[in-house]
Amino acid sequence: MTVTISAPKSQRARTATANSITDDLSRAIHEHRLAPGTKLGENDLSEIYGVSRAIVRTALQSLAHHQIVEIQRNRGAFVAQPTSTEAHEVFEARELLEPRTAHAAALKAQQSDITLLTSHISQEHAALDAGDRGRALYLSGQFHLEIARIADNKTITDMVKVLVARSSLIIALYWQRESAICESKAHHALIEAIAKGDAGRSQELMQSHLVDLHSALNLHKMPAAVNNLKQILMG
Amino acid sequence: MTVTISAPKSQRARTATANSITDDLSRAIHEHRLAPGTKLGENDLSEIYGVSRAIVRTALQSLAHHQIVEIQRNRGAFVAQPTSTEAHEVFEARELLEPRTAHAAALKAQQSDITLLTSHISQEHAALDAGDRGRALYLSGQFHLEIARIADNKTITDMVKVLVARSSLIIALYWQRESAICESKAHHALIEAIAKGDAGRSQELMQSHLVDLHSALNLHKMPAAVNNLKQILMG
DNA sequence: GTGCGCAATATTGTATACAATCGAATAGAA
DNA sequence: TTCTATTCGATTGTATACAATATTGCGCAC
Repeated sequence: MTVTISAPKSQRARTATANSITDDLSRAIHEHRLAPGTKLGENDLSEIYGVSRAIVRTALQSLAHHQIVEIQRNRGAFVAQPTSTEAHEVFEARELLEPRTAHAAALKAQQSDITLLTSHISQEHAALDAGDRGRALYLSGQFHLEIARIADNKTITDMVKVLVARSSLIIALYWQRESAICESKAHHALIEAIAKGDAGRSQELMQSHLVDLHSALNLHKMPAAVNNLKQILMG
Repeated sequence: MTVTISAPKSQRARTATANSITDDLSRAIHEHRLAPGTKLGENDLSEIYGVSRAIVRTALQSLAHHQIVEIQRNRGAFVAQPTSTEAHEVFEARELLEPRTAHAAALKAQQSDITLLTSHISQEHAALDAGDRGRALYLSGQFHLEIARIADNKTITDMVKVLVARSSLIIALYWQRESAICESKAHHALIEAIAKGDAGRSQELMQSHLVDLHSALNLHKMPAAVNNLKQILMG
């Protein structure tokens, strides 16, 4: 569901729908191609995607509800810039949801799920080797999301999706650690525990992993530079 | 913030904004004046509130993101009808979030917070005595929300808000217990624990309260009758 | 009488035009 | 020079017109 390559391409060639624009922008923000604070002008976007402003507006509203875009009345839409307190809040919330979710996932995981998780990680490594840091980060977030999916609670999965998306912005603003390798190690350990069906250990690993991420944030914020849209999105 | 009476009235008399319509519909759904499955036609709503369909559409989208309205493409918007599995999911999520949140609230609560919670309950009782069951239910949900506010984590508060809203629909569909009195008793006990700053007990009470609510649901669903809008909303 | 198909109606999806608001640049005065 | 006021440009907010789609009702055949 998240690995199709050709589908979005043809989608973009034909007519963009509100959902496809939402997904496209969401992906761009996830992968740090759109920095926090970047203005998302309605005219620019409607030109880029070849649709009317009405469509763009619904897409922007959707992103605003997902909290990765902030809409200021009469001013427009901007890629969100979570404050440091919001950053803390997001990780506190994740620490409430995801450990128990990993617990459930360990109990429900099928062999196919394990395969999927493993392939996910290898994709992540491939992206890192290719120097595509943004994509590696995106995949790393999707790994957490995939665990929520395995736990088979759509309500919680939706909440995790929002939290992971915001985490991507938070990492863009406050991350201070260089290597993402250590993180991938934690993911490996998680897969093992889930594959064994060891629910307790899965929960603990997820908990400590999140605490680790949380503590790797630097609270001293620096506003990011604003970039131009067309260059980034059209390429 | 939630108890003003005059403000919404004048708001409605002047020009309705997307937010005011969202709030108004949200309230109506909370109070069970709009039953699950009710169609929310764009033309009807734009007539009722005296604005263009564009405004109505953004309001409906907002409600859809809050999961209390379902938008079906080319078919329109309907008050959501959570399935029984969704009902379980919602309460599972609440059981992950709210007990720890009550814990935090007990540690952070000021005297003014306790006063607010208490007045909240008395309002709830007043509504019950007045026979306004819908409003009592709404206030009961707001009580949970207020605790999340006291815990002072906006991210979690937002999530609880969505869950409480969906719970209102779930109760409309699956509730089988007659009296809401027993519930109010649980709320009283919670206030006491929070007032004492007893975090552990607050957490336990919230947990058992949620389990109690969860277990009071009847899983055998019956689709609700669809009612007319204008009569309900305009009066 | 029942089932199917087609046409008419109503509703939603999309695009465009106009109004309102904000921000920047400019001009003027202290 | 610097601060302020004002005007102009650009962008968003709102309403309306048109297109696409779904639903309803009727008529016809079986």
